[in-house]
Amino acid sequence: MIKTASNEKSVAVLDAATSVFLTHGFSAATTDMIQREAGVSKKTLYGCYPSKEAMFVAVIERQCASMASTIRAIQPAAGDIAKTLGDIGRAYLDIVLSERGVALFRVVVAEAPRFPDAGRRFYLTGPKVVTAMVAERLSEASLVGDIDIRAIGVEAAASIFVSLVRTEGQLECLLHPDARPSAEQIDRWVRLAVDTFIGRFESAKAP
Amino acid sequence: MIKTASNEKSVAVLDAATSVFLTHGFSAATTDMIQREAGVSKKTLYGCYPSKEAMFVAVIERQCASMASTIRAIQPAAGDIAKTLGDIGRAYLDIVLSERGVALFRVVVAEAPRFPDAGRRFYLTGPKVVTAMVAERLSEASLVGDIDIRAIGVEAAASIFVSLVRTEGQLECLLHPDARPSAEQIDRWVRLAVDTFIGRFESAKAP
DNA sequence: GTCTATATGAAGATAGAC
DNA sequence: GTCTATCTTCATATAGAC
Repeated sequence: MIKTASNEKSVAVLDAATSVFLTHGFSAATTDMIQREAGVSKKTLYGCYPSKEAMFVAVIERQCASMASTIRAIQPAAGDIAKTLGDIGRAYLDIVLSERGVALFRVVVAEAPRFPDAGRRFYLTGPKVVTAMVAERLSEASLVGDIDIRAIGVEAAASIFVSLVRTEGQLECLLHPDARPSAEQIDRWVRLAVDTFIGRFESAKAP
Repeated sequence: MIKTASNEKSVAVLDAATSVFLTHGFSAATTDMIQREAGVSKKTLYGCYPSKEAMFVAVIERQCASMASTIRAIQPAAGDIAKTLGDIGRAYLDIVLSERGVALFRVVVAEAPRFPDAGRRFYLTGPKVVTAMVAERLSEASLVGDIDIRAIGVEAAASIFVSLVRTEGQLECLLHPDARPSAEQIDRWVRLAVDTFIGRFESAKAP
């Protein structure tokens, strides 16, 4: 009853396309590489997707969706806001700095002029999702009085925290593709971000 | 006495290569585009550079050098540390978010796996230079007692400020290639970064 | 699944212009 | 003679036919 025939094949094609595009980028990738890696014929390949462009779009969409659901699955342990931010930050940075995460960012950024939808999609399903998540926790902490972010608002504060967590590590991974950061290094980045953020916005409460 | 003949031609070639590579990236760019845009023959083109790769490297090197000297030319007005940071941040963000700056970052990040030297060079001549510049000012301000960064050190503090200034705007420009930020938007980002940084590290001085 | 038509790129060679 | 324009070669790409 299935029309597009053999679902397994189309999964193999999408997996292969993902691997090839994330490794070589759009222009340097060839449909032959994808075909060979998927172990299918050209007919099958072009039966799944009408063009190289369509394959690329499908790859980006799936990666973004996967990233979004991974982010949404983050379950910060209960505790004070510093601990919560640390949990979220650590989980997010692990995703961003993973080989997959770095490669995806590279390709999306490189091809954003040609595939603007890919850029938008990435923004909405990545940074935006985690920022919303942080904003929610900041909102709670603000109500309880643990932090005071009235000066700039919840959204801006969340954005600042996410930026603090991501930036330095991501920049180094993007520009030094040979060196991968250690777990300790990632921890240091997260702690520095949390300390900076909390140091700025903690409430001045007299005991 | 000049061996490579006609300096003007080689400048035209490098200019053309810059325009083509920054617009299309490495793989999608063709030597024919460069040749046509420079108005020279293939022989001239390959007389200047032995290969497409060499042209790319030359383009990146020159852009990085240009960026570095632009950054080094920043002259922050005298005043308190908040004003100084605002001046540096504003000038740096103007460079980073310029069409050239965004395009260069895009290409360097995309090609860093294939041209790791380009990534290293960019890091050293861009973020590193401005961070050193900020560190110097922070050091002075710290000695005078305007700020207290003893908890994390000058380098880390400078890195945090530079990250705060750059991140959000750069992310949006990279992922939304159609929308260019207004001068007011850039000002808002800079002010937010300065306020956050100062709010965190200002000295608690009793009057 | 193999095989091929068409097209385009990189690089070099040949021959013409000043 | 130095520089330029055009043509050729070789490789590889997409797309589709068998």
